[in-house]
Amino acid sequence: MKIATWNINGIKARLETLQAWLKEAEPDLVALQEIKSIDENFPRTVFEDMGYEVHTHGQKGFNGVALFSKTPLEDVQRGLPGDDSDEQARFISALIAVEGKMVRVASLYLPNGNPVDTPKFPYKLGWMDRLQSWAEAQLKAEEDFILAGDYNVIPQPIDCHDPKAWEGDALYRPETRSAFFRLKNMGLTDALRQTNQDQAYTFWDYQAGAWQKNNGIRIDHLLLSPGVADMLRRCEVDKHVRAWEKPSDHVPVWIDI
DNA sequence: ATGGCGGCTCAAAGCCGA
Repeated sequence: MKIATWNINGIKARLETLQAWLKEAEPDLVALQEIKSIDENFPRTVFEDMGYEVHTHGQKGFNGVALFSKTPLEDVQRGLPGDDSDEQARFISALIAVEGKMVRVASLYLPNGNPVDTPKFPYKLGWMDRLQSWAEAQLKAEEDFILAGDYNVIPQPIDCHDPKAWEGDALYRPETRSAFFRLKNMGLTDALRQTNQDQAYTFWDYQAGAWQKNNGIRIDHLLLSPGVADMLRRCEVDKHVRAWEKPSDHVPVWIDI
């Protein structure tokens, strides 16, 4: 089973690109981020016609996440628990059968957190605390899971072109990275890093020729619970998609389990 | 990378992302 994550940076702007990639990659399940659409306006029939179940958790203008699946999803849950006042659409999860075993798959869009001297940075760290609690509850309940999405976290120096340039940035701050490793060190597997020790970026800024200079960062991740990690065969980054017409600034990352 | 691009919005200039 092929499960992918992709920050598409707007469903309206990426309608053709997303269809082209789905035809080429043929994933069984896709976790999307930054759909930038309310649920009512999401072009669901385009993807239903391609054989996908479509579940969205959107909001106007910004953020928004979705799950597409070729096999039926159960118990779709919207929003990350732990703060009823949080109105940003950044988390959706559902159960999917993988070789007869039920696994909860989540599409997450972790807050950017910049600038760090504004409420945005504590909001990011608070969100990461809530994600930690979510994962702890999952492990306690012995429900296997896949946390797929745009984490806005550069885990290690190898995950960016110039670590010095990222010092102080919310994506690379010590608090951010330690929160990421606190999550991972509960026993989760970083699918890409587990299967590939080389540098592999998932995002290149639109500005300053970042793509041409290969000035990228790895911020899109799939974290796997132990039962899913046991099934991991491959993890790849579809880097070539960044060179397409009208690309997102992120590229798809996928696992084969 | 103190933001040069791109996408969004009560539709023009301003906000947001990373």
